[in-house]
Amino acid sequence: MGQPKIRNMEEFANISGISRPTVSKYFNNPESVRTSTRAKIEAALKRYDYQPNVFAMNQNRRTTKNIGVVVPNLADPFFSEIGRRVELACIDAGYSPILLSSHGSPEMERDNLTSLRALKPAGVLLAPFGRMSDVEAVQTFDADFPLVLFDANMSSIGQAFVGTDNAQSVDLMVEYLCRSGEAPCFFEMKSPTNPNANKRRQAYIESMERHGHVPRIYQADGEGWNFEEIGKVEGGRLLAAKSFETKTILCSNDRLAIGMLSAAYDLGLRVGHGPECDLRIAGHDDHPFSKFTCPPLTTIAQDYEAIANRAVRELFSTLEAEDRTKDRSETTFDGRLIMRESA
Amino acid sequence: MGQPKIRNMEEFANISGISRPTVSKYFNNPESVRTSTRAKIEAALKRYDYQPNVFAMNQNRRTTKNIGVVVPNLADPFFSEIGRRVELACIDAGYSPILLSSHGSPEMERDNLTSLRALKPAGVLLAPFGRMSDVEAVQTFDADFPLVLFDANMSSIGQAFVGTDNAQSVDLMVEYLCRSGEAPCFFEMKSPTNPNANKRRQAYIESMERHGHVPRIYQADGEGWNFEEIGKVEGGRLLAAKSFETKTILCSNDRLAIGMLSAAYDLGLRVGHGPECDLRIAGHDDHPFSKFTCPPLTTIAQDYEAIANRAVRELFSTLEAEDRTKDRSETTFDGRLIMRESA
DNA sequence: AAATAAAATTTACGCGCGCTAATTTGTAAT
DNA sequence: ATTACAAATTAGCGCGCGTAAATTTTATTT
Repeated sequence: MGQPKIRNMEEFANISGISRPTVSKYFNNPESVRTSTRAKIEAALKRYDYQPNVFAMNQNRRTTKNIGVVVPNLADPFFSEIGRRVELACIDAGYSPILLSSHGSPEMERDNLTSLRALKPAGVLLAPFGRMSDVEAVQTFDADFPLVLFDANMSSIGQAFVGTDNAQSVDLMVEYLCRSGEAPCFFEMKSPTNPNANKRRQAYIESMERHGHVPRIYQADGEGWNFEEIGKVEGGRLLAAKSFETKTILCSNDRLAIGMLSAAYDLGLRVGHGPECDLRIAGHDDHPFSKFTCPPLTTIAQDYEAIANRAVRELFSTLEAEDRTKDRSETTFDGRLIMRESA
Repeated sequence: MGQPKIRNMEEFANISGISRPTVSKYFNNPESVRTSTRAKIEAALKRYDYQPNVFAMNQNRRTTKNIGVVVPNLADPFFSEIGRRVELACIDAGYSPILLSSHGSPEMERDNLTSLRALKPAGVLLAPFGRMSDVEAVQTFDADFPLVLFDANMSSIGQAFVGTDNAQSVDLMVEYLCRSGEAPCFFEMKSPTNPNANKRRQAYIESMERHGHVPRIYQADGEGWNFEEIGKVEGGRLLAAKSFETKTILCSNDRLAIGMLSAAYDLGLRVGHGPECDLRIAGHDDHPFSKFTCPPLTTIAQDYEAIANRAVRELFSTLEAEDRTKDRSETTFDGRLIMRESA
């Protein structure tokens, strides 16, 4: 690290003995210059700590290396986990991811997309609210930038969708529960903020009918993202009133299940799959904390890693495709059954 | 939204009937132009959707409106929660926050600071790793940009520090536990990644001695950020071996406590403050899920909102201060005792 | 060795806006 | 109406780099 501060690319080009345009080429792709000149530049980089000004870089560039990543709510461990993996996958690919949380609000999702426009992103990975999203805004954005959806689908929007096959995963859980005991009833929110909830309800109904059982659905009142609270309050109310017609409850997601486990504990109900237990509770998502609930939660694991990597790959493949005529693709990964003690 | 796309500020200035420099002034501070011209500009904004190019804006500006926010790990709900609040506070103040997670790695913290340099941030809010941080890098950054630390302190670094008074909060918990039963022993990680852990241990020792008790400390092996896992495995091992000399255990943070609760459940130990219980377990931080553990976790609530707001205010006050001679300030907020069932 | 291709250099322009200084216009007070 | 002052305008440079075309150098092949 030399003393004389390098102020711009021109100065750096001078002290490294290379012309500025070539240095510019180097920074955009080190492979694109001769190895000998590359060595000179990198030798100079060791002695002087210079890095190009991003604002000046991105100003004239047709396409930046920025990748926008928008998730509905980073306070939800599911999204912070999958957001993290997407972020790392982008960095590995040499891009600059910008992770934005919509803080549970579709309006902020719209604002986030607007902010991203200013950054001229090369592409955007969006986990949308779905029907709650400002559909028109997302469509407009889709028209202007390469867009890949993950987690939640929106019909005909984006170059690709990557998520979990709810039909498969819910069927897997229903089948397990039926084989290991009583057929489950289904617990969910009345007005879910996420389109996967609807798919899971539908999958539950179909799976139950296929197995020759009558589907039973219980819906909790409550707005917002405090799923655990809603699960605890509403689930607790139903449990206390003995409203559930079965002793096996499949929750639409782990966060609801965590709340319900807490309610069951308060009521002195023993949750588990043993003969001495009063109740079986299962979830969906393999939430990071589901391993540490009491009892540990039987659930479906979504393949975070696969979803994140595939979403990123789908985006990059559309970036590389010259022709924008690439067909829209939908990829879903299977969920895995995680058998723990709760069901 | 007009059809003819506005390409730059000059075009927009023409169609709005105002000169470009004045339009520029408007975008930098709408209050700084006459109300009549402001009305003209805003009328034009309604008809044509123009927004200035951020890259061109920030290029020549002495100081941008960017605020960097760096937290050690967004996958930890504590940081995602406090990060969220900091983010919103910045937006309210008219700034553009950029929330970066170091994903548990001090190296990435350093990289994040390096990346932020390129964004010429007006200031940065950093929740550092502490001693694990690249201290030299943080110091250098501090010399170049207004910096405020939160959550974890580093001596003489940053314009201000804002956090929780661990001495007060731990003493509060120790006193509660002593008054309501047996004096607690202390459970923590052997090599904590966060400097608050050390302060809490010290506070525990002092508090116990002040109350006339012998401090007993148990340290769990294990690296990384899987605190629940470590709490479960190591805590479970100690519980099974009956190594704890008391039946009241104060955990260094909620995530360890959550793991230990899970271990206690597995071992069939009844956790709680009733006479029929085998064990009392308490935590620290009021982790978002501590309300839903079984039993719900007695803990210390940090004042997220106050810490976030104060940190942002401290930063903005140094931004406004012309003279950089402002003294370094340290602000700590008291923790609140949250009495739930676990202790 | 000459011929050919590939890479680097030179030259030159442009991106969109910040910022300044000098000038003119508009507004409010005397 | 005159004065005083704030605000807007005009004009123009500069930021740091991307990019293109034309030219020269270097490496590879015949």
